[in-house]
This record gives sequence, C-alpha cells and structure tokens, in this order.
Amino acid sequence: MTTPPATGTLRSRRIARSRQRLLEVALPAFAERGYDAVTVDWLCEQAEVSKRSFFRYFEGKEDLALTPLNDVWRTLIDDLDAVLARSGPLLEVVGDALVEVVDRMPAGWERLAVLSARLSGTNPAIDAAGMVVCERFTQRVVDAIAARLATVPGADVSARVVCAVAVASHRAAVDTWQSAPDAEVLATRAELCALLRESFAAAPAALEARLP
Amino acid sequence: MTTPPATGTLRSRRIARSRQRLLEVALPAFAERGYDAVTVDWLCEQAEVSKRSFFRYFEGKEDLALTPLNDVWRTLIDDLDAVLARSGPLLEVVGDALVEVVDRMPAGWERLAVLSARLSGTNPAIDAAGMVVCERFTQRVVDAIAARLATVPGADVSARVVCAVAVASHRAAVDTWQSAPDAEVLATRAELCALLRESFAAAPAALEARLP
DNA sequence: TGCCAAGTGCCACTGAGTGCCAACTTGCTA
DNA sequence: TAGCAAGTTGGCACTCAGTGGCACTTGGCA
Repeated sequence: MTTPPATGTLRSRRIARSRQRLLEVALPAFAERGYDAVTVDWLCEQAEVSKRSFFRYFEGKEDLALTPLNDVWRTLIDDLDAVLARSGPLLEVVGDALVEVVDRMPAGWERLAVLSARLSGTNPAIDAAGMVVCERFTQRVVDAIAARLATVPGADVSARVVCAVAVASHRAAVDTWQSAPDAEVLATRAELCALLRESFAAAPAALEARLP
Repeated sequence: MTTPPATGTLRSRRIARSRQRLLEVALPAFAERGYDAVTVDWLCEQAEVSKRSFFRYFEGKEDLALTPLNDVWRTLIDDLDAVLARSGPLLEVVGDALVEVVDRMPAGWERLAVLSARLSGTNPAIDAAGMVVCERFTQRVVDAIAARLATVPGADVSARVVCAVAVASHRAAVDTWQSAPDAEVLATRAELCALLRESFAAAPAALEARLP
C-alpha cells in the first residue's frame, strides 16, 4: 500500500506504517543518491525497521522501489474476476479497469509513483522487476480466459497479445506522465488517466504501423 | 555465442570455448538440480574458469541461463539497421527477421535453447532478465523509428506496441515449442520457425479479442 | 627475440537475501 | 485480570552473487 489505510488491527496498522515509512525514506533517497548507493541496511536504520522485517514487508529491494506502480497491477489482479465478467473488447475492458484502479489509489500516491517510474526508466534491473509483476498479471488473465473461453481456439494467445499491448500502453503513458517538468510535485492522476485512455485508444492502429 | 565459431584469433577462440564449456555445464545442471542449487562458484570449478572471468564472459548468472534465447535478440539488435531498411508492415518485418535469425543460429543451438526456455518459464527472476534484453531491443527499435519517421506523430508509440506484440508472439511460440514431449532432444528449429510465423500471423486478429 | 597491452587469476570485500531461535505482542480464555 | 497459545519480530550469523584491485601471463606484433 502506498498510504496506510486506517483500518484493521493494531498490528496490521503498525505494519502498514512501517512499510510507509520505508517508502517515504527510500524513494527520495534513491532519486537523490542513486539506487545502488542506498543500501537496505541504511534504509532499515533510517526507518527503524529490522532488516528481517524489511524482507517480510517487501519481496526485495526492487519491489520496494516499484511499490507504487506495482500496487496498481496487484490491485488489478485482485479485481480480475469482476473485471473479466464484463463484456466487450478485451483490450478496452483492461484499459478501463486500469484507469479505474489508478483513480482509486490512495491520496499522495502520485508523488511516489513518479519517483518509482523514473527509477524504473533508469535502472534495467528495476524495470525487469516491474515486468515480473506485469507478467504475473498476464498469466492470471491467460488462465482466466483459457478457463472461460475453453472452446475458442487460440484464446490464450489472444489474451497474451492483449496483455502485452496493455502493458506497453501503460508503460508509454507512465513514461510520458513522469517526464513532464516538475512531475514529482505537479503530476496528477487525472493526467495519467487521460494519457492511459489515449494510449489504449491508439494501440490497435499502432499495430498496423508500416515502414515506408 | 552458443557454439564457438572457429574464426578469430587464438585468444578469442579460447574465450568462446570457455563460454561454451560454462553453458554446457550450467544448463543441464540447472535443469537437474535447480537454478538456485547450482552456484556460480561450482560452475566455475567444473568449467575450470575463474569466477572473475565468469563475470567477464556473462553479464551475470541469469544472463548465462538465458544465453541461447538472448543471443537471438542480440543478433537481431545487431542486424537492426538492415532489418528496418526494409518496407512493409513493421510487425511482419520484425517477425520475418526473427525467423531468419533463429534459422542462422549455430548447430546444436536447439538443445540448450529448450533448457533455457524451460528455466525461464519456471523462475521469475530469469524470466525478468530475459525481458531486459527484449526491452533493450524495443528501445533500439523505438529510437531508430523515431529517427527515421520523425515527422509521423506517435511513431514511437507504434514501435513500442509492435515490439510488445513481437515479444509476446515470440514467447508464445517458444513456450509451445519447449513444452512438446522430449523437446530437449527432439525439438528442431524448423518447428520453432513455423510456430513463430504462426503466432506473428495470428497476432493482429488476437488483439481484437472480445469478452462475450 | 623481446616488448606491450589485453586478458586472467586470485583474494578480499560489499551488499542482498535467508534460516534460526529467543523474546515479545496480541487476542483470547478462564 | 492473569495467563496462555499463536503468531510476529529482531538480532545474528550465514550464503552467495557480484566487484575492485593488483600482480601476472600470454598472444600478437615489430
């Protein structure tokens, strides 16, 4: 989670606060001093969390760095059953769902998301970790589609292609969003949603691109 | 390189042989005993290469594991100027080029490529490393297209979408290829090329997929 | 033959990530 | 309200990938 929800038990709120503290320390530090120069040990010291707990809260250092963006895909995965119950073009359904998820992200999400996106563009290893989560999303969609459209031949390949385009459109949108001047303080989620709609709408025609 | 070419200086052939020895030891070992259970130190001992040299020959352990598959994309990157000089639908051009590159892989490539593909499907971290190389390919294509079609608005998004579909089609083809029974001894590159042609041809229609 | 730069081996080091276990919370029960 | 059982945490030592530094070797060349 990007901002701790004020719900759940005392314990789970404590965990959420620790996670949040780590994020607030880490992402600006990565931006200022570079990803590699900031060690997990130092982060734990700053956020007053033991290293052992760090690895209970996050899958790893890259996961921490990408938490704001990954949370979008993880939320989408959680909502998948409801999303795939809709009807219409699959790409459009996924695009709409993605916009809705971004819209529902907690307040203050933008600031860290921009830092996260910049980091991802800079460091291939982080980028790769982000793709792992997208791949997990794809896998879920493929499984769900294969189960629901078992009779349609090639349904799983369709799902795979649609997800690839969805992920690419998302990346393009985030990339444009994050590269605006002063995005770290000015970027709004409404802008991102507009960019997402735009790149999803443009995708089908984009596939037809020709070399002269 | 998957098989050492018998060209170049004495020294470069020695390097190629060391790389090849590492691959021949590593991929079967990964398949038999699991990726994590096989350490770089052990591999170096077996292949009689110092650890320092290991990291001179490969970008890392994951790179080693994916060398056969990554070599395809790396070759494609090297050929990019010639490939993008062709005309026609971009997706088709990339698909054809991919098939040609696979066709040109050195003898014996199939055996290790199958092991590599299986590993990639099993271990998300390896999968991610593979996507880094594909992403590098995408970036090159985007740059080249942006330079050549500077006047066309949205040309870079087009390139990105096409590359995403190309990568997804490639993955789908390799996945099917590798999952055939006894693929590690029976799979041929002709089969893979046929599967590649098939999934590239099916991609445009796949994007139109609808939920009922 | 002898020089030189590229390539190599060795060793110590850093930093991510994990296994283990004792100490502590927390929520529940008597 | 005391106490208990289950789950959580922190500290520590450990493994392993990957790197920096430096002396040494070796192929290529004059």
